[in-house]
Amino acid sequence: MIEEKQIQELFPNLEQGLYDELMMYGEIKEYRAGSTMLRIGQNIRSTMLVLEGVVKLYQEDDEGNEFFIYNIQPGQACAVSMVCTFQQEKSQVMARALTDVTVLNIPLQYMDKWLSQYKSWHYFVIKTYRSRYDELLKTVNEIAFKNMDERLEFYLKRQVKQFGRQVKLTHQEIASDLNSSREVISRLMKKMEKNGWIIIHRNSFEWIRD
Amino acid sequence: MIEEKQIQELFPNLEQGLYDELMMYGEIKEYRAGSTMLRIGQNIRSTMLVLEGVVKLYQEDDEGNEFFIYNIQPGQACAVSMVCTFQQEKSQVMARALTDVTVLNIPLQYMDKWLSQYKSWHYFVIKTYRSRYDELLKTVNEIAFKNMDERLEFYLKRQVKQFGRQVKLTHQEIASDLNSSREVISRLMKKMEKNGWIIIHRNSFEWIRD
DNA sequence: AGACTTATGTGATAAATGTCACACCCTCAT
DNA sequence: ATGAGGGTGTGACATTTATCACATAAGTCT
Repeated sequence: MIEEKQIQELFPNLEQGLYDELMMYGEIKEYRAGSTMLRIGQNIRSTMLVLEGVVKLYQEDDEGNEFFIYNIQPGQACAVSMVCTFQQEKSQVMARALTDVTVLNIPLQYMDKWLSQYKSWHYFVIKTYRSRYDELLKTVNEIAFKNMDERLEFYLKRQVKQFGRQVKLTHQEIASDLNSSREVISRLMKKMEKNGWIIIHRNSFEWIRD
Repeated sequence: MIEEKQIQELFPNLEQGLYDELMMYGEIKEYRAGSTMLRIGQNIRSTMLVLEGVVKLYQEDDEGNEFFIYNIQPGQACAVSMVCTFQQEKSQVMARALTDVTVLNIPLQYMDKWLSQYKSWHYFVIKTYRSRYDELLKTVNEIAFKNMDERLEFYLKRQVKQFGRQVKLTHQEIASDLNSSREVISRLMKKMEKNGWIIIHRNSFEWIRD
């Protein structure tokens, strides 16, 4: 069961009345690990606040490659799903539960109501957009200017930051996230291992430098 | 001289009181074509609404390549410059005036005040973030999945949409915007010309297909 | 016109990345 | 234990893009 206290901890600095409304009108929804939470072209009818688990946001091409954009952690919201009421928009991205995930679903009508009623909600929405926009800019910077070895390093570090030294990912999954091929990633990671940055295990790797 | 009427036309659907305040507290600022309007790392102290001219937003790498993100047109605002008061943030991008540009500068304090006071301002800010975020997603899609020929086509079409069939850009500028090299762009454009899509002039090209 | 500057065209070659083929693991189920 | 199925390692080769070198063309200045 989700307690109001948990929500306060995950989403600090909101007004008391807003916490009450979140509890009252937010709908708890659970997703199993691996399930798709948002599809390209899908209409967006509610805002998701992540309470538990990790959500992966990605773009997909024709061949089913899942280009990684960023992960959404507990205490964060999905910017894509934050839309003004009147213009229900369609998603350009996919979202999938990496682990079992619990979200608090906010029906669009409250989204709108709270915007005019709670200043803190307001800031929360804008802050969410801003930080997601910044993440996206970083990604653009990587793919626009850097070679695969640097992009891989950036990507692995990002995973380590979120999941800890031991990260459970196959070379194939990493390749897909970077829209590269398994062989290329295998070779580059082998080199990183030789340089003493990581240890490669089956289905996972371990970051051992700095 | 900028009239209230012009602002109403450029930024429709705002409240009357807000237009008055925009006129009262917004500061008109002019930039010469080619001048830099926003630098990486620069502190953001105000919000820019573009009244006249075109602003180019780009990222820059070590070698001075200016990777094109998108243009900001009259009637649009710079999402990057829209921040909540408390957390003055630093820019990750560069902005330059492509033509002579006139902007309306909103000091951060009003940004904040209007957010709680005018619902329409509120929507405007969120809509700005949303549409810029979507633009950025499109760019990511291009560079993540597509080869240079497709990216070039997408880029050229985007320019044509904004400036009309006749676009004034050198191959070198295009190459820089796509973080490619002049020779590559020259070859690809030559091919497009052979296919009857464009006509290449010195310092410009003309879109002639569809 | 002639000299200069800048833009464009094109071949040859290099570097980065992707693809194919296949070997050699692990791990798990029967 | 053994065979099947994935995950990983690695050479050979293909493709894409970048770089170098240099030719040509178009506009500018005097």
